[in-house]
Amino acid sequence: MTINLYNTLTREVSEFVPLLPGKASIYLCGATVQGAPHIGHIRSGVNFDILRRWLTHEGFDVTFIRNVTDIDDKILHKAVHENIPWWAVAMKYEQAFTWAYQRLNVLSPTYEPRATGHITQMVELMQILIDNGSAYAPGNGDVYLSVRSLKSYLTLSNQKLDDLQSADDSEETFKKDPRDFALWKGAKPGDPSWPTPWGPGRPGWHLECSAMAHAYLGAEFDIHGGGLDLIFPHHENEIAQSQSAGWGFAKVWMHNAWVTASGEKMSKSLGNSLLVSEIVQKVRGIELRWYLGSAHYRSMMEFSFEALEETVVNFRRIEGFLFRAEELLGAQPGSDISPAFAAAMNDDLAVPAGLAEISELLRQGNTAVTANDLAMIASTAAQIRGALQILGCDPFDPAFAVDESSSHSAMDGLVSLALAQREAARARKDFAAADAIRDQILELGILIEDTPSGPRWTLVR
RNA sequence: GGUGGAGUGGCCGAGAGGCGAGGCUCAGGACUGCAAAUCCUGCCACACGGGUUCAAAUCCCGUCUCCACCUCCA
Repeated sequence: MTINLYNTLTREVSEFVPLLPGKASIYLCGATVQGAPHIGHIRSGVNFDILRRWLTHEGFDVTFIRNVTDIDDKILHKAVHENIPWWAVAMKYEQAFTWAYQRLNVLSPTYEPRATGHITQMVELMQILIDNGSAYAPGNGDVYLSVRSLKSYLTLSNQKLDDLQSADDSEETFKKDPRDFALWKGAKPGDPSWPTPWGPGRPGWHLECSAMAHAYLGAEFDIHGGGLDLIFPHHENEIAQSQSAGWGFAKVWMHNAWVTASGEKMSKSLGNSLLVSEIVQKVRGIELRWYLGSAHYRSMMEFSFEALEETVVNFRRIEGFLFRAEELLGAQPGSDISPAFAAAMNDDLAVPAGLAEISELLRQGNTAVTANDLAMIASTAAQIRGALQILGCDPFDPAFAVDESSSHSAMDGLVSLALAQREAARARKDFAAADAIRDQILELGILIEDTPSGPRWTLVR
């Protein structure tokens, strides 16, 4: 079975052919840690986590690099604003991202390099670029890439250099061409800086990704990912830097679309950003992940609490079936991938089509529960669980465990006592008393359901 | 000005020439002491105007609306 992926570079879906058989190297642009993550940031993490899990499932040995850009203008501004050192700002928000990734069961990358830990590699890259004439240091501490000297530029965004709206910063007197971009920024008083042959300074925005991708994945690698808004300028400039250095760089470019609110891209400046930390007050991490992963990664997602609640209902049905299956089977369901789900994932990660398959399996599984067909329950539950594992939403995954096993068993004892009372009332046809017990327990957040194999209870939260 | 994307039923959300996407909600039915859960049935939409075709949500032409990027961005 072949995996087909959309490549922004070619603008078509094509078969994924790794550089090295059986291996997949992925570089994902992670966070610039200048603020707490909103659900748009974490959607990117979830989308590419699904890609990684699928490739891994298909037998690829995946090396997944997701960087942290821990030095940039906004971090420095924030440091002044919050009156703490810039590195404390970076650490604070890096930890906020890590917390959010863990909360949503986004797997840790194979390695998570920080920009400030790779100054040496950046200086080496700049040296190459200056030596071969692609870049220049005008003498003020800055280093620029000369975009007019490139054999090709803007291939990813399909733009023409002269069609770009000109930058309105007329004071850029050190640039040979207004489109040239800074690889390195000379130190200003009070700024953090690192020594270079061209004077002390700090990295420009794009240099770190070229340097770190090269350091961990080599001159050429399989997939480079990130949000749609990184295509220009960030990814164009990464390509410019890396290819000018003679590196082949990424073969496939993948970009996830945004989460929008009222039709507009989520951003701090618009004041419409929804922090992960806020949403997980309302729904569980697994439920937020289910929601964020449910739309195709290349489609814009219009966020609303109504839509979120709606998919949560859907998820709880699925989860409920798996728990039910566990009770009936006496063990957690196994893990399997149905052909239809595999076909969906191989088609450029068509999660919505995969969800339709899960719905079909759920229907079959529930019918099997009614018929007490254990073999059917086992097979459908395994296929549903397998699909959920790819989506990172396996309710049995320890990542989502709330660690309530001891209290849960105590509660089970208490609820059993009440249920015994209710069963006694039902036996003597005292339904008023039986219903009263059920209603009182429901008010405590515990739902009682009568099934052919006796009453069962679940927390409704 | 340049580049790219979107408009689908009450709502979310796929599809990209013919075959029911799916989910949520709602209505009816089965099951149940009543519920809950579950299953079955129904609700048959593709911004607008033309065109191509045996057949168009899907292709072509035109129009409208919205969003994004153009050196801060997931």
